[in-house]
Amino acid sequence: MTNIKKVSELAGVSTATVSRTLKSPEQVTATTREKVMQAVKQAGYRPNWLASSVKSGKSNSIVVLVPNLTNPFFLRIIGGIEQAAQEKGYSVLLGDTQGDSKREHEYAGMVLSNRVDGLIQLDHSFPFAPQDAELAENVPMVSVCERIVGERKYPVIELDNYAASRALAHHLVSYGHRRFAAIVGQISSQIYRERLAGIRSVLQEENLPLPDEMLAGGSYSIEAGIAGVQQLLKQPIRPTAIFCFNDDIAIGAIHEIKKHGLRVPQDISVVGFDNIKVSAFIDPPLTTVDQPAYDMGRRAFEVLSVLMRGESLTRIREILPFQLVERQSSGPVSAD
Amino acid sequence: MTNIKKVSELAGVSTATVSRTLKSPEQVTATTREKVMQAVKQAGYRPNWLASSVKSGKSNSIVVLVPNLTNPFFLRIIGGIEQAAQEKGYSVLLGDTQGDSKREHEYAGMVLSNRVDGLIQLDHSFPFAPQDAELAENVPMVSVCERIVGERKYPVIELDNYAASRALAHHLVSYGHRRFAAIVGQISSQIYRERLAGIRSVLQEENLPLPDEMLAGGSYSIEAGIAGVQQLLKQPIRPTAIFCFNDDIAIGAIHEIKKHGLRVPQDISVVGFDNIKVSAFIDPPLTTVDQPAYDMGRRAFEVLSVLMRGESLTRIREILPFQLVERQSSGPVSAD
DNA sequence: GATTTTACTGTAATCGATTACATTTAAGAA
DNA sequence: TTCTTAAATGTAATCGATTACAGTAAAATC
Repeated sequence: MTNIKKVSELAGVSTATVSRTLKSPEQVTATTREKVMQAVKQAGYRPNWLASSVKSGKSNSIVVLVPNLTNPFFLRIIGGIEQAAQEKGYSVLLGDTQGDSKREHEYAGMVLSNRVDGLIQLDHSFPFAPQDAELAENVPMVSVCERIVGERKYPVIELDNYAASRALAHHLVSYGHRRFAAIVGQISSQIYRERLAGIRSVLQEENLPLPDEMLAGGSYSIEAGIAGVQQLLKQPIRPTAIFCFNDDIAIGAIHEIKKHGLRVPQDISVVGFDNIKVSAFIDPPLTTVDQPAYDMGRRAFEVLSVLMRGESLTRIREILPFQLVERQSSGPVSAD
Repeated sequence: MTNIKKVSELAGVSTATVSRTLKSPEQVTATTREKVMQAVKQAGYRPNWLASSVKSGKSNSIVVLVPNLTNPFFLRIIGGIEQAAQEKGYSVLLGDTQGDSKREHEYAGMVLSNRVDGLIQLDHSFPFAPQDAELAENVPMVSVCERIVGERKYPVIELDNYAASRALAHHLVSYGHRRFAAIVGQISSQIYRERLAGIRSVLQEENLPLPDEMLAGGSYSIEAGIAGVQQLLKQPIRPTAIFCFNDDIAIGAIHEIKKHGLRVPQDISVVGFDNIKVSAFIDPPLTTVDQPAYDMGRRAFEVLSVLMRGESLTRIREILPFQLVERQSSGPVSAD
């Protein structure tokens, strides 16, 4: 390994001069600069990043905790984080937790041992182990989409899930639907409660029911959509519109509805949530709520970056705009 | 920041003893161990990862270069890498290059400056900047799916793309198709050549043509699939079967074919490549080649891990098995 | 030409943990 | 009890870069 000492010897100067030549060349005479650069090139020298980092105490890295790497929606968020991080010279460590708290604790621990400077949580759980909770008090941490549970409030970049769900509900109600169902996602999350509350509020205003037997699901997956439809279609009365709590669920739902010989949207309208790329290209194209995932990721890093600098935030909660994307998976209730 | 010195003072021992207590407790008396652990807990001490790493010269991290984070196929690979890495105590840094060589150089540089110990390339380009090429000679680097161009041969985990394409071609030929088209991916890659060669070899054996005007595409995206179909359908003679070089392209192609009022597979059969999750749930479900993406990721890390230990490999090329997945997007050529 | 100021470079301390080597303490043998 | 040996602990060097401080040389001022 070529280190700074070797270069300094080669150039016939001190290590300090080598370091200065590379970090603040204006402090060094043109001639010595020349000599040093020559030696650097000759030795093939690259400053050891680890060494610089111990000195500065900063790793210029962050870790992103993802419950599920296969969800394309998370990917867009991560893409935004990555882009913003890269622009500020940070690197992004990937923490695929698979919803396993042990793995979450492990990844979150990185911020306590200076392996990373900050943490972005895409799940809703408090990621630190109970015994680390106290240490984690003032750690730079922000969440995206989900709010982190617990007394301490951490910054969050989110969507107005309540309003977005209301928009979806209004959309379906305006088509004349009266028999609704929902295939929900992970029940422990804030998102679940807000989206359901949004739907419920509109239906209540319209005096429309959403009985318990019209609720299915429990995870954000294609499989949940399939199982959800199977369960719903066993009921004596068939819904004419199904709220799916994300696009993956909706894709599974549409697939299964067609498999039962029913048509979307003529027999059952389906709406999703997230607007993942493929949603526009399935048959029928999916009506959904567009979340600005990429921007949410970018913004999350920017907020985290403020915290990592030790500054404080003016706002602890940022709400980004959604957009209702009307496509062909939803339509008027059929004549029968 | 609580460091080892503070803990040693608190426990009334030397820093060496604290370090030993944590790294090799058997070297320490039960009573001192007790004292030290007490102090560790009281101080909320966590060893500074950066400091340990400078000493050991190892960062226990790797970087994965991804040309395109939004491709779900890459995600599965990354998931496999991540899992294997985590099991061995490594962390995974994400390098979203977007095909931009400047970003690639930057991320690849991490391995030269000890920021990471190894590199996994998911693209086919040699990721180092020209001036770094010499330094990069003996760097631990492996590629997945694609082979890295250049004289120096780096280990690669791949599929027998030639054979897989032949399987797809046989599948379509056996259905009686005679007018073929292909919507290809990135033309500069090895994969492109191998897949095309596989298809061509079968068609030649059957004395079937694949004229230049029946080739479209140029990137691995849904949009390329759409544009490809538009281009192909402008030709005087319509193909009855289209090879799409990945599932994203196929999804776009099917979407566009239907938009033209044609049916899949009755009018045109479509086959993909990769078997991403959603391919099984679109309409019609896609015939494709399943790549064991997750295992490829795992294996890539394992191979890299050998290189990072400084050992040498018995095989420089590993070929994992593919599987032809026959679904409903392909079928017999229609009667007309 | 003498003196002050400025610019450049070198010496050595520092970041925080690890570990070779030295030293002390305890255990075991005679 | 005394001596030998093994175990436990401490001291200080080390990893590689950065930087406060000191020192030297050159430029500017009178």
